[in-house]
Amino acid sequence: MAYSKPGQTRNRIYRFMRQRLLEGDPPTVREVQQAFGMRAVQSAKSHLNALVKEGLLIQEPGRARGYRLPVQSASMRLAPVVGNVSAGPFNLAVEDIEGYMPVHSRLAEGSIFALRVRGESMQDAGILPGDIVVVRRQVEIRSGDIIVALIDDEATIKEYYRTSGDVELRPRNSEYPILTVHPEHLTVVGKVVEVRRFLESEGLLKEEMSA
Amino acid sequence: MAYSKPGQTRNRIYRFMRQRLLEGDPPTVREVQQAFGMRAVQSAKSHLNALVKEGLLIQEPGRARGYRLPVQSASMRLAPVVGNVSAGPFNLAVEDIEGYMPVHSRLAEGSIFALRVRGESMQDAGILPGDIVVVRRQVEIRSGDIIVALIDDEATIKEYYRTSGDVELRPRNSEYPILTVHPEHLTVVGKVVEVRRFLESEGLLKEEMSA
DNA sequence: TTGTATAACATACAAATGTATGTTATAGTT
DNA sequence: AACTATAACATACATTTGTATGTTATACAA
Repeated sequence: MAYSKPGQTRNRIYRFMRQRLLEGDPPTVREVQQAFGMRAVQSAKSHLNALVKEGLLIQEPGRARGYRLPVQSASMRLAPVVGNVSAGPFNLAVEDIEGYMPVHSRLAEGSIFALRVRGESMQDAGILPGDIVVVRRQVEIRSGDIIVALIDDEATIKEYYRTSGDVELRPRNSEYPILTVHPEHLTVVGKVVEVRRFLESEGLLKEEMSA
Repeated sequence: MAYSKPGQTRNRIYRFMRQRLLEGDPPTVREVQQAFGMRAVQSAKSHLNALVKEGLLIQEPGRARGYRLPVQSASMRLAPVVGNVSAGPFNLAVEDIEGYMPVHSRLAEGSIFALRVRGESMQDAGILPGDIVVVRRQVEIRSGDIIVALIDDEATIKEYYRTSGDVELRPRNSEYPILTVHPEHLTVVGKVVEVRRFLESEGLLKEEMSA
């Protein structure tokens, strides 16, 4: 391979790696070598070593195809979309998964999932039936947050308000009543961090789960 | 490992594979083996062979971590997010790009971008100020579609209705008037195919453009 | 009970892959 | 021209990983 200006090939290799890793197809060292027409494995390997040293890549040594993007660079992640939250707070029924949806990875730090909205109780907050809310679990809840709670084994979306001793779950629709519950009787699944609505392509999220 | 009912372990392995592959971290046969506590590599291998035979997985033989999901529907793409559509229909000002947002690739076929919503004219359709709408351009518009149109060099979101000879742009807010325009004087930028709202993490879309 | 398909095991080997060492060539600088 | 850091090469080897063969155990149905 022709000798390039210092840093130039390295930059191209970085973009190559980024592309492949975002596609979910981590390359081997030799695949990098061939992609750039190098005649020695070590040519690719040293560039990869350097990229790891610069912090642009993460490596699990010894592992085949062991290069990864550092968390910030991995701009997106796939969150499972579920129709309902049936079980307890720590074991979301994996069987209910309708599909997967890309979300920002920074938003997806920690456990995250997406839930299809039922009912019109939050319509004044612009959350309509059929919408999909992205929910982050194990997060601190404050008054005014829109949360997903488990009431009678059914997932409900409401605005959370802490009063003295009790918790108020307020709908955003004057047709619906405000619920007052004791904190011990309330299972907060997580906080709504994003709302999405698809206006066409009905079955977009339906990846066949079959089997 | 204890003997399970036929198909049961296979199903669990499929979900395991799916999870790992969507995370962009394809496992080795031995990783599957260990994840299920099997004492022989071949136990995992035969299940994987079967899954390939059933068409639930795709394999590139001989390749390390060579299993893939057959439908590439899970693939995603990054759409540019702009604050406003300033120029004509064919040259969206690239300079206005605030960041990038992951969208489904099937949804992103053709030219696509995302626009930050201003004004409350569509609030009854659950589209609020600050929301982000994903817009597909060069697409057929039908009555009832929510579109982005250019009026006085300003992007506006309205419901599109074709009447005899004219076009009505209807807001979804009784405080706003219905606009009636001649088709020749109307620049339809595209059709809104998705609505998103971020409830926290303000500067979420700012991904470094670099390299 | 018997038979059969499937599940799981044990072992071995070939191929893919990661990694180390030493050498040569080029770019950039002085 | 000389020097230095980097790029690229050649080769070798250890480890990981894929794959094949044969055997034993269990689930399920007739």
